[in-house]
Amino acid sequence: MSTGNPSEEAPARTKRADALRNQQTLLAAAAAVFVTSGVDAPIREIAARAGVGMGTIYRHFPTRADLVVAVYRHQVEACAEAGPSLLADADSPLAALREWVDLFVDFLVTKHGLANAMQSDSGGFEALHSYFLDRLVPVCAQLLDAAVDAGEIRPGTQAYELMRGIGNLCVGRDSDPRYDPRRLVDLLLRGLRRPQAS
Amino acid sequence: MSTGNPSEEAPARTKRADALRNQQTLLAAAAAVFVTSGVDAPIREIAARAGVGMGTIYRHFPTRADLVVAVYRHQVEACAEAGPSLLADADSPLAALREWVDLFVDFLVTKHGLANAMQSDSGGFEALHSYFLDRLVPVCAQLLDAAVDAGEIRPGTQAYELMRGIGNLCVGRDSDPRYDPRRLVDLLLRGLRRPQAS
DNA sequence: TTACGATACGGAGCACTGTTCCGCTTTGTC
DNA sequence: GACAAAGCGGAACAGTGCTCCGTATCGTAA
Repeated sequence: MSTGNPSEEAPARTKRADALRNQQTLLAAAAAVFVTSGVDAPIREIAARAGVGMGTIYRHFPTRADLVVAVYRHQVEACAEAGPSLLADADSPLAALREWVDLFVDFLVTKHGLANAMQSDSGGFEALHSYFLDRLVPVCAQLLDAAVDAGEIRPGTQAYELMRGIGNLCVGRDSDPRYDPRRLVDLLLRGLRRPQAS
Repeated sequence: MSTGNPSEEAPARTKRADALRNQQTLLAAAAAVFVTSGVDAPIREIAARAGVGMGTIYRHFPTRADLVVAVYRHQVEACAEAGPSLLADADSPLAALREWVDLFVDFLVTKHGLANAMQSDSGGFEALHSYFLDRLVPVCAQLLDAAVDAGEIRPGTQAYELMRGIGNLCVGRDSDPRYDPRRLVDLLLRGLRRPQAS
């Protein structure tokens, strides 16, 4: 599953016009439904919204993860691309890392249940996990390495682990005023810093 | 729901012998099933294991959370009680906090999907969230306050938020060798420490 | 323009799960 | 032993994921 690129402007020659149209309709419908019902909204709901049958969804997006990835691809891409620019523009690598992490957290917390889905170990979301992490971990690693090289943080932390940790901190009941993922992510990043030499 | 105490040695006078027996059988069956299939194992599976009908489960434990709470009550209790003793015995409040958090993390990671369930915002697990947190947050707060008073960590962190953060870090695919919740929890606690004065 | 094969569509149907509800059984008591 | 209350079991209903195949639509070649 999902080695192919089921969405976007594919170089696919052999595709019928109505199929292409449906794919777009589906993407739009899914995006709308995700906002109101979360990323684990019933497939039927998305199908109804798009005015197509369920078979059509499964044909275009074999797993739920494929659909979610297609919907958020642009945003993930943007986040990934922001990494190097932040590194170039920010005052220090650590500052860049912080800003980049902010971007990532913003992305996650504004999507109902996305973080949950990404870390969940069931429900056909495994591919989601893979895609997001494959794309973003290298970017994070670059920022991390730069900060280590600059002596701002201790070495030894793996980008994969950090990303998962941040993702995990974004999981949970939405909008509980007592819980703000950002504060905890900030704590995590503080924990990364090397002890101030006295 | 669940203000009552459906499990354990209740002072209930008016209970039939078979009902009591079933309650124990159910608890044992649930504990066994949770180990192999996680805390969101199908109700039918637990019922079958215990050799009772589904109605019996729902009568004794109206929500899934009630059952989970009943199964783990002792362990949560033990964890809660360990707080004050650690504070009394450890070298410093921060050390006590660390050891206590270790206890809590151990508890969570050894239960398939417990952390997930606890933070999930659906599936009838809300009560679970409440029970665990109601019981443990005060303990955590005590340790936190002591560490603040001792000048070991910065003030301003809420126990509730910290507990949720720790819980969240324990969520996810079990036994991915690249992800160890303990390392991230450690990072979180480091982030708590006040900057070393230079 | 028409005819025809390939492509895509729709949704009925199956499997699985949570949850309720009520006729039947067991228990405790008189 | 008889009877009411307490408890039990599991059929039945509802919501969901996912598959499968008869039918409709598209693109093309005649």
